[in-house]
Amino acid sequence: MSDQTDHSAKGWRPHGVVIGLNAVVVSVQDETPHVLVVDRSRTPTVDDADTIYGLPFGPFDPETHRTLEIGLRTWVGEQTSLDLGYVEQLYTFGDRGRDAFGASDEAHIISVGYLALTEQASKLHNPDSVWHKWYRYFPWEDWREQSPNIIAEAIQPALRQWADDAPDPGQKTQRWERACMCFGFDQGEWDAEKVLERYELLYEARLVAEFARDRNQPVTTDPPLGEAMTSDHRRILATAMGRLRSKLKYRPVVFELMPSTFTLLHLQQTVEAILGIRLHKQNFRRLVEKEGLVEGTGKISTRTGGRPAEEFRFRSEVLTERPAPGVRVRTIAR
Amino acid sequence: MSDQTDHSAKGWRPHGVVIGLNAVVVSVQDETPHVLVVDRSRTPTVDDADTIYGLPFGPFDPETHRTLEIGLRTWVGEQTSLDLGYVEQLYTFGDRGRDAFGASDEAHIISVGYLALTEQASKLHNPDSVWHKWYRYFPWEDWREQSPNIIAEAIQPALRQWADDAPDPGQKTQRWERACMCFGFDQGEWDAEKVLERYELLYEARLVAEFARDRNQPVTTDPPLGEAMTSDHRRILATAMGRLRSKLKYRPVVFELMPSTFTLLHLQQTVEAILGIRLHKQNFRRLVEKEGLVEGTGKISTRTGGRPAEEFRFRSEVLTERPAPGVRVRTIAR
DNA sequence: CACCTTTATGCTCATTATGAGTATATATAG
DNA sequence: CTATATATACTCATAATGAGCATAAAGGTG
Repeated sequence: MSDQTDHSAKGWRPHGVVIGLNAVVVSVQDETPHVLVVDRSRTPTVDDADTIYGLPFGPFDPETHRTLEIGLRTWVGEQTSLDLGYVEQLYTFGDRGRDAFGASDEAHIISVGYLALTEQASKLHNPDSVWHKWYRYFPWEDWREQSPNIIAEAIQPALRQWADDAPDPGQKTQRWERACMCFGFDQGEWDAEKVLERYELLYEARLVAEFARDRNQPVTTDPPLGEAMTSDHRRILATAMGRLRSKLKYRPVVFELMPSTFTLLHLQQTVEAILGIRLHKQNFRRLVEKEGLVEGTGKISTRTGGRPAEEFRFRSEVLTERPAPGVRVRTIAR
Repeated sequence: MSDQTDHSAKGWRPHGVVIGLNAVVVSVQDETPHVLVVDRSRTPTVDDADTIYGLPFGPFDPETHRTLEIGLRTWVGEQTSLDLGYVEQLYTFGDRGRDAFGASDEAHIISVGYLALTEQASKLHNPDSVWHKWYRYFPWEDWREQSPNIIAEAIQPALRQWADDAPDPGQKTQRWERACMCFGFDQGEWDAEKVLERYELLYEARLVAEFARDRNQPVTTDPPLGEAMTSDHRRILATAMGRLRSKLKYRPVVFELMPSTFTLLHLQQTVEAILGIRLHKQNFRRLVEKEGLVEGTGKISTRTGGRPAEEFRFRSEVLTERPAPGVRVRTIAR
């Protein structure tokens, strides 16, 4: 098809804007959330240190696809052979690589980010795309075992420093309060959903590699806080993580990540993997049963460990019933 | 600096896509939510029946504005002299006017919708833009007095008919269940947040004028269900209403719509206006006080009516405190 | 086999949160 | 003064939540 359609007749000059579609494709394997990434190294590298990954990314062609979401599903399907089940639009990023491009007059890119959930790790067609644990990019987000070391060892002191470096006293306080709100310092609470707020704080405090890269400056922290991604993809991933963590609680989206039958422990571990926190087992069971989210199949799972558990399935009827609930996991237990 | 982005090298051609920015600007006056609309009649009309309104809409020029949001704030400011406080991105619509334009090969428009909240009705510069009550477009969404007549009189029978018209029995059931979930028929509950679901249902059931207009067919209902808007603007407004109703409950956004001091009744009426339902007064007070959302100023309001009320102000500190709460208004009272 | 480990499941209990009122205070209109 | 509003303070029954205890049912081990 012709790609040079002339639209100038309309009066508006298209400023060479290109619509890109970004997908954050999530699956949970081995109690760990994974995200689909693509090797974006400029040259094939042997050394892993030079490898940099980004999210799958494709153009939106309005000639071919009627809607943005159809376009997304199509090219993700083509490139990875994945059949995306649940797809949700996240955010449209217009300021991508603002300074990253310097004064370049390349085509401006508006990228529409999507969150997609898929069960298990199907085999991937494209050898370029691989599953990575998402905590590789956000090591401070996993509180399942304990408060992540990187927080006490690197993040807290660095943010303390950043606050102290503020020009005036009022700003010092403000900065520190913001750090406390994000990371729960000073007996504050950890709020699992604030993934984006935390990333943006670290970015502003110049603690992530992307900041330095975007303006050609040296990185502040060594070792860097989590692995960088191309462009603003880590920010998009943060948006996706936050959205998913939040959505879990009021919509039954976990089940998009589960096989058709599962034990309650399996379900709980999936939720915990995403939220990055541990939950109280008995109360979790009480909750999902009371909400009518699952029903037993009668079959008993054959597993290792202790007493065999019953297998459950998702009661998809809840979707048509009242205000569809989610796994409203309140505060944690231990 | 080498950009990490590989897009330009990929040989993508911009397909002449134009980015439009849509703003749903909301304010609450006289216990009624209002939205800023613009007269989009093709020709100046004397007859009000021919007038059709749409949301304020402007192009995004990446040359001038660094981010989408800055672009939005700028042209809204220019056109209406309004200073938008709170601004939140809603959704990016890519399938705008799919069939509306027929097989025209006009430039494709991607529109990014924004929700903006502003206090009171400032005077508007542009005479084209006016404030309309938002229930003018969604008369079935206002349950403050009672279940809206239009539901029992027009919507329920029409949806019943639509369900019965389904080709096979399974679909009949499905359609009716969907109608019940949306509108709470058959002793289901009314969920104020499902504004978009309801609009889309009415659209699919061919009950709103936009459906007919989009495919050049006669409208099914007479009188029409609520007033139509240009393009897909009523859908964007529905998205905004749903988002605002939902956000109210977990973020203190109401205060963006309030003057600096207010009585608790005023606050409650604002919340009720947006949610379209009534709340229990004593419990509302208990809630906002317990959450620490407001603090008394000591001043007493001089008003008509009964006993004078204390004036309160928003405790903006809560924003920096723990997981910022909202007006978690649960079910209604009466 | 007795016994320990491990996970599953059932049940209790104290606290809070929520929904719905009752009761009292303090204005204004007649 | 009385009726009528609205404001504000409390009460109370129920439901939801956070934390545990207790028991069941598997496998492994000396």
